[in-house]
Amino acid sequence: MPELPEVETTQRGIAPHILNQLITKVIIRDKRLRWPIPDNLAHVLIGHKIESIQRRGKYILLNNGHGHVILHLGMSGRIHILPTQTPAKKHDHVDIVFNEKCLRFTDPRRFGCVLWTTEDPQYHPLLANLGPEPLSDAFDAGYLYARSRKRTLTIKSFLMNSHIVVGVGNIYANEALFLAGIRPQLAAGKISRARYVDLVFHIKQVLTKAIELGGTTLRDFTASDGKPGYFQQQLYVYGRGGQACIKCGNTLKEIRMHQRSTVYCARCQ
DNA sequence: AAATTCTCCTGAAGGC
DNA sequence: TGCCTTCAGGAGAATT
Repeated sequence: MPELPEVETTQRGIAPHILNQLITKVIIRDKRLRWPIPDNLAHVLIGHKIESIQRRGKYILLNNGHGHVILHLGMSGRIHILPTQTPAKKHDHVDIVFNEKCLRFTDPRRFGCVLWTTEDPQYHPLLANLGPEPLSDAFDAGYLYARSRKRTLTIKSFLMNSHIVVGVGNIYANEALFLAGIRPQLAAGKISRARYVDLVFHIKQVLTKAIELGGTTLRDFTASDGKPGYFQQQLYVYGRGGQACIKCGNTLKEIRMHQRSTVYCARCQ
């Protein structure tokens, strides 16, 4: 389940393989993703080079000089860089083929997307209303404090709302709230500015560490068998319900909040 | 406007 | 061995 650090690692991993490479072919095996893959994708890509690659939230943007491919990995999406002619397996939905290599998009659950836009991608409907990047200066305690006033929803839902801040998925919301000592079910609007200072610090720290770890454990994106870009991070609470709290030894509670697994320490948070 | 619920999908894991 | 159920969840759409 790719979160922002995995997407960042994926972007960094594939960039050297595809930048300035000429697109010679596009193969769409199954267009049924979150939204259908546009029929004209091959037509708009072939014959152009990938000039730049960026990340915005959990979206990866490929610019070929005429427009942008908007990629999202959804729940189970993966990108591999493979030699051309590599036989496709089940769930290998799209190939963007270059002279010697091929970018392959694989997604068993098909929650991801592969779209195309000729407008400035920041104005695309999917990106236009996204919140700030969590690692940018725009994301600070004052911002969260202001946006949260009078909001009664839980702090966890608030953090996971991509219109508030991008890239904080379920795993890192759990982790950051634990590190900041804040109960997930607290109303966002009732949290003090001082506690938001703490929370922002931990969100940035946990994401930064994960990205660093992703960099050091980066697998070979050209391998078809590995798990490129994905890595195990030390998780304090996520997936540890019923086990001992690392800070105090108390048994971690696991509950469902908005259909999402939520783990916390009732003593520390 | 805000908050909640529904929905897409398939592989993994657990129960019997 | 195999069939069944449940769970995992990003985020837009629908609904209250």
